[in-house]
Amino acid sequence: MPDKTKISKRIIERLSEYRTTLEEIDIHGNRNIYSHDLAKLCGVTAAQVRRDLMNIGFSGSSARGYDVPELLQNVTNFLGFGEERRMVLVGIGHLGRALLDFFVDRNPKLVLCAAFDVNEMRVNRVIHGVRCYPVSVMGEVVAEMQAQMGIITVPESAAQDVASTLVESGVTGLLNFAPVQLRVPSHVFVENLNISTVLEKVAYFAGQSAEKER
Amino acid sequence: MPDKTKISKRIIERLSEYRTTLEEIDIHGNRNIYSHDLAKLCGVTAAQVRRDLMNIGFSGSSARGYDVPELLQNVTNFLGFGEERRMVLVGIGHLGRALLDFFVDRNPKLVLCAAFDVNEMRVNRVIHGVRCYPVSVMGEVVAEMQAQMGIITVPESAAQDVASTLVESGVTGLLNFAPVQLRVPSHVFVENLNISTVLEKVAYFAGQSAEKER
DNA sequence: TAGATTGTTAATCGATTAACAATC
DNA sequence: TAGATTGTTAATCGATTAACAATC
Repeated sequence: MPDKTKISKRIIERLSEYRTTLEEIDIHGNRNIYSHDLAKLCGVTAAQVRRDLMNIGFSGSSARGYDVPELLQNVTNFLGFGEERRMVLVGIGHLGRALLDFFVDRNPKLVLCAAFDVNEMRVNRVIHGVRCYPVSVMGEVVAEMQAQMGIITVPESAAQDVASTLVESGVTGLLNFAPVQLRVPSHVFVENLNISTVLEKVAYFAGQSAEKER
Repeated sequence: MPDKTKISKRIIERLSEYRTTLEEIDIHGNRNIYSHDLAKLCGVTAAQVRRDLMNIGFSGSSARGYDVPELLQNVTNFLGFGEERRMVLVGIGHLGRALLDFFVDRNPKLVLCAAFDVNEMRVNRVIHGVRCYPVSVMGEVVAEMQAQMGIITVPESAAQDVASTLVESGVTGLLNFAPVQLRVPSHVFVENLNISTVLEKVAYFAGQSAEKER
């Protein structure tokens, strides 16, 4: 395990971008890539690419840059997509449904294996290939499927209960779309994605730009 | 304009969280709040709250902390929600529709005033109160409505064209869900939200936690 | 060789945290 | 007063960038 340099969230984000980009490059048949080319495609600097790859222990050559298939393999393994990862989605509203749709044909090692909702109308069927269950059976289904991650798209009021049940059933990573600060044990990783916050940020900086224009 | 301290993306994100939280607190009728209470509700430290509020030039009292309605007013103004901000959405797929739904009853000063799609089946109607147009008229509609922000939920291949048209029509802020690095003039603010990247990040750290558990 | 790129260290930058006098 | 909180500065921490010898 490469524990010398701390692997931050930011580095993982970039590695994920590299991976997606490298997949495309690989499909196009390009065998090699230079740090500055990969950097440009991912919106980062060449120095960052070199340092990140150094951090995961991958080396290139000063003559041909980095070997694309080899690097892709390395990054994929580093991110843990050598083996399948299972996740579940809770809350089959509009956003939940959009995410179910989104997963069709994405990273084949990230498997959305079940979805849950309180509303009886939305469950006991298959949406975009994913079986939907009532939340009442969530705990047992998650444990049985050994899902490691949960995506929470339920209303604010239900989010904490959902999170607690998921964690009890063995989930160690949560992607939370509800605007609440979830209380979870320290070993559980939580990423909050509050669309309102993101939009307000864009609104602020859009306003700043518009002001400067004048 | 408070230009002494640079206002970073991170500060704006926190201010947005404070604002949402303060709205709720205000509705509940609480008149005052201490930095550590607001901090806990927003998942940050008390020192950060104090420093952020100092940055926007707001003062509290050491006896009663911060005045809730006054602070709410100040943060709202600082973020530019004193006046209405108009935005448009391009790409009425599942994700686009989820966002259209999302906007019902959110921040009333962030107005989603139009949506666009190439698919004729999806346009010339009203979804969740938002009128949907064909992309062919996007430029003129955006300019006419003086929209400042654009949300891009079209496929990767179409994103750059959409972005260029929006920018030409006066948009200065973009929220981009497509996994491409958009090329825009430097005065335009772009926030990329790649759901795959976010999920792969959660997957990585979920895996790390699971490993530690053993 | 000449020129470009990598690997890696040192310097810079910015953000967070600690600390504490001033205030109520 | 005694105790808690604010406003603000200094210290710490971490991430990015600059720089350059080693390599091809």
